[in-house]
This record gives sequence, structure tokens and C-alpha cells, in this order.
Amino acid sequence: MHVTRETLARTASEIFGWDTAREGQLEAMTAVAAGRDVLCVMPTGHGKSAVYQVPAFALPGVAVVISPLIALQGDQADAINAAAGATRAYVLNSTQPQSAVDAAWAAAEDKDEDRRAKFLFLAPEQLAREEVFKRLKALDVSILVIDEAHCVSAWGHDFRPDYLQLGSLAEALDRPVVALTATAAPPVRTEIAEVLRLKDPFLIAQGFDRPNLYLSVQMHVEADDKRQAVMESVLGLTHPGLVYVATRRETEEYAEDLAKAGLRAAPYHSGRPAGERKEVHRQFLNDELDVVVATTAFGMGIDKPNVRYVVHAGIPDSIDSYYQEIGRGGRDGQPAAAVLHYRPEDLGLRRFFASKRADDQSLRQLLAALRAERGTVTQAHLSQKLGVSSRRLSGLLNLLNAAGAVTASKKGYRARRMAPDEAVAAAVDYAERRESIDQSRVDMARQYAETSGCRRQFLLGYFGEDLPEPCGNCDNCEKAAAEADIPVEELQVLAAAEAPNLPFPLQSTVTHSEWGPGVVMSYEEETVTVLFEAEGYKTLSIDLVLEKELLKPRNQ
DNA sequence: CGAGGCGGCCCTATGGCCGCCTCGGTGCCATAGT
Repeated sequence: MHVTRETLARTASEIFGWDTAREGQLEAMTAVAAGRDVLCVMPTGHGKSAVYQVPAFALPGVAVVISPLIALQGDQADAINAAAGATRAYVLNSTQPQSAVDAAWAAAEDKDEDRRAKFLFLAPEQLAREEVFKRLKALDVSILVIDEAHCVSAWGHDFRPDYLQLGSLAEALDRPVVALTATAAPPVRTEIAEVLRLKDPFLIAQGFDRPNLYLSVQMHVEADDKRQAVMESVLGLTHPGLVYVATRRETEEYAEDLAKAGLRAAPYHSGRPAGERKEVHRQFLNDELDVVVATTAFGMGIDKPNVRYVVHAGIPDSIDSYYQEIGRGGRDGQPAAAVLHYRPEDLGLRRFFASKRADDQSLRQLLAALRAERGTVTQAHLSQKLGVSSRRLSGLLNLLNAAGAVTASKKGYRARRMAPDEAVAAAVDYAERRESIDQSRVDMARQYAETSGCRRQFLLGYFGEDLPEPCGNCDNCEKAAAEADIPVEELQVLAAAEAPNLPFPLQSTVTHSEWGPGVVMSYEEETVTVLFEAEGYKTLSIDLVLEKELLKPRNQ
């Protein structure tokens, strides 16, 4: 069936009341409707969901939407049903009573096109269940949508391994795949496309710059001084706002201190009971709170326009996370502040989380146990037999899988013919590569905190966008203007006059004799940062690179 | 990697300090027990 741009525009207006599609949005929708795989990187509030929802309404069949959080699935389905004025979207998850599950399937399998479900929301863990997949495969599926697709790279490798199964499941389902995310640097985009096995995807990436966010960093030596400075920044800003901290304990401590100082403050982390989390969420959206102090658990699916600040009491694990978190400020386009309180010691926790150490011995043990079994075994069985927690076990299994030493199927795992030494070495190697990439991401966050250049240029450069002149809306631009004794507006003129001669263009591919191919990400005063495929981010001295000819342009 | 809790130590007793140990983030799902 052929769906024209006009049909899409009409569907957008009839069902959602959208009269004008943003630049690029209609192109992406047209690609989806034409059955092409699509990767869409767009900030929240930019009409990202329209990219799949409008074509899904226009196409026959059910759109299967993979969404990471059960709470989010419910909200998304409710929003569609409200817009359509009828129940066309259903969710499928473990918290539902059997009757609701039956109703969702009945709607999806309904023969009457007008009553049939248009959307089915589920988590990757559901899709990976054999009976669920079989039943979906028998349906008339229009498109497979992977929402919040950065979870593939952020969570797939250890935390929620079923994210890594999506590629083979998508292939087995054999329908067009639409992957959507708000934040993904170029290497993350590549990884998403690879893991999901997208075929020649149509890429749309736009709307990265958020000029109304004022960016600043405050450096601290003592823990107590930092704590006091965080309190002062929050108390000095216009509410409502968000404070991100590293641990659950800190959410409670800061929330209590802020409440004592007279603010309506609440802590938020995944250890709080579901009902309380929901209530904090609701109060924040309704302006009944001045500030929420949260771990990374808070944020996905929150679209509140008037958040006036996002203060970080500690450095995040990557620029990807940082940009996503500060991106929750100033969605209404009005000024908002992004303040990072940085203490080098805080990197310790991030490095700890990034460490993936896989010890030789447990890998060997697991492999031996697998080989002792005839045929396929489930993870639960292995976990019991070896006395290893399932969390740790799935990490090890993933490593062996990546090393090609085991095959994973919906029924479980089985060992492949491969010398154990070779298998373990390959798994350890894989773990080390992942770790060095994750550690290098932490290092890029550190560089952001420590840069003396324009912070926005640094951030946008990380996402592959070139901001030719300093932004004039960050602490470093203000400092530079003050030192040169000129108004901030004149910085750009100054920068243009002093533009350095860059030896390799931004985003160009280069080769290093030891580290192999990489992409030029950014320049600082005397250094260049390159993202190497196998090693992650590396920062080199420009002088040394030129003198020793460390980097060679590729394809020449 | 770093913070914080805990026990032991000093020996007049108290509280302060040392060293050791543990813990730290994100969420599906299944299963057991009320």
C-alpha cells in the first residue's frame, strides 16, 4: 500500500490536530510509510513520536512499540487513545491482570480493521518471550518501533541484556524498524543501527542546540564546600528545577536540607515505593514542588516546559547522560541554567560503574558448565547450578556470546565448538574493549568540566555538530569576554579573527598506527580529541600529532 | 575509586583518630508467601 505525504499530513491533522510538520519530520514519516528503516534523533517536544504514530495510523496493521518503562508505556498509550478518541493503543506487561492481557491480544487480533488495535506497547523482555513473539509474528504488524533507542547501547551490555536481542528478533519479525531517541552522539547512532540490524536506515538528527540553556561549571576541592555551593546555587535560582545526585542517600540528604531551607523539595530514586515515586512525579508536573532531587531514575518521559534549572551535584557518567539531563530544562524556550558542581573525586564512582572486569576463572567455570550440558540450558538453571546471581551470570553470558563462544536463543544458551582458552581470551578482550570505551566516555565528561573553552562548542562538537563561534551564553564565554574587556557579543568577532588552522576537519576519519581508525571529535587550545572505534575517546597534543605524524587522514 | 560506618584503641576518662570493611545506579520478570 502506498501512503503519500498528503495522506500523512491529513492523518496528522485529523487525529493529532497538527497542521504543520517540522522540517524533516514529514520526510522521516514518508520514509517510515514507504517501509524504510529509520533512525530518528530528535529532542523531546520536537515531534519525535509523530514520526512513527502518524504513519502507524495511516498504514494497515498493528505497530509494535518497544518502550523501556512500564509507566511510560501506559502514558504513551493513554495519550494516543485520548487523541484518537477511542481505545486503539494497548500495553502488554507483567503487572497487568490476565483479563487486561487477554483484552490487548483480542484487540490486536480483531478481524475488524476499525476496531483492531493500532499500537501495542511492550518492553524488550516481553518481545523476547517465545510465546509473545510467536503470537506477534502471526499478527499483521505494520512497523516495529524502538522508542528510547539509546537504551540499546546504555543498558544492553549488562543491565538489561534483552535489549541486545532486539536485532535478531527484528530480523525474525521482518518488518520495517523505526528507532527513536532524544540523545545519541554519532558513535551511539552507529551502535544502535548495528545492534538493531537496521538496513540502510534513513537518518534524521536535528535540534541539538539549546541556546537558552546557560551552561556553567563550578569546581570544588573539599566535599563540604561543594555541598554548601550546591545548596547556594539551588536557593539562588528560580524554581522549579531539578538536582541530580549520584546516590540514593544523597537524594534524601539534599531534599531534607532544601526543605529545611524552606523549599518544597522531594527525593526521587528507584528505591522508593512505586506509589511515592508516582506522587513526586505528579506534584512536580503540577508545580506543587520547587525542586526534585533525583538519581538518574528520574526523567525519562518527563516533558515539563518550565523547568528553570538543572543542577548537578556531581559529574555524570558521560556527556550523553549530561546532555539528556540538562535537556529537561528550559523546554519552553525561556532562559534556564545548567550548573555542574565538579569535584575530581566524584569521577571515582563513575569509573567504578564503568569497570566491567570479567575474571578469567568465572568465565572458565561457566563455559565448563555449559559444555557439560547436552543442548540448550536456561539461565535460571545455570544460575542455580553455579550459585551465581542471575545479574552477574547474564553479564558473563553476554561476554561469551559476544566472543562467539555461546549461542543465545529464546530457549536459552548453548556452548559452541571453540577452544576454551580462545573463548575466554576473546570474552576478556571484549570486556576490556567495552570498559575502555566506557572509561573514555567518563573522561570526556571530565574534559567538559575542565575545559576553558566555550562549553556549548564542546557539547555540540561531541554530538557531531559544529558551532563555528563561541556561544556567549556560558561561564567560559563570560570569562573570556571579561578578560579581553569586551562585551560578550563581540567574542564571536574575536574568535573569527583568531580561528586556528585545524590539521584535520571535524568529523573526518583518521588512522592511528596503534589505535586504528577514528573520527575527529573536537579541538581544544592545544589538543585534538579523536574517537577510536576500538579504544574510545583519546586526546592528543596537536604539536605531537603533527611532529610525529601520529594521525593520517583516511581514504587518501 | 572514595565515602562513611564500625570497632578498637588510647588508658585517668572522654572523644577523637586509625584502619578495616562495605557499598555505590538504571528495570524488566518470575516466584514465593501473606
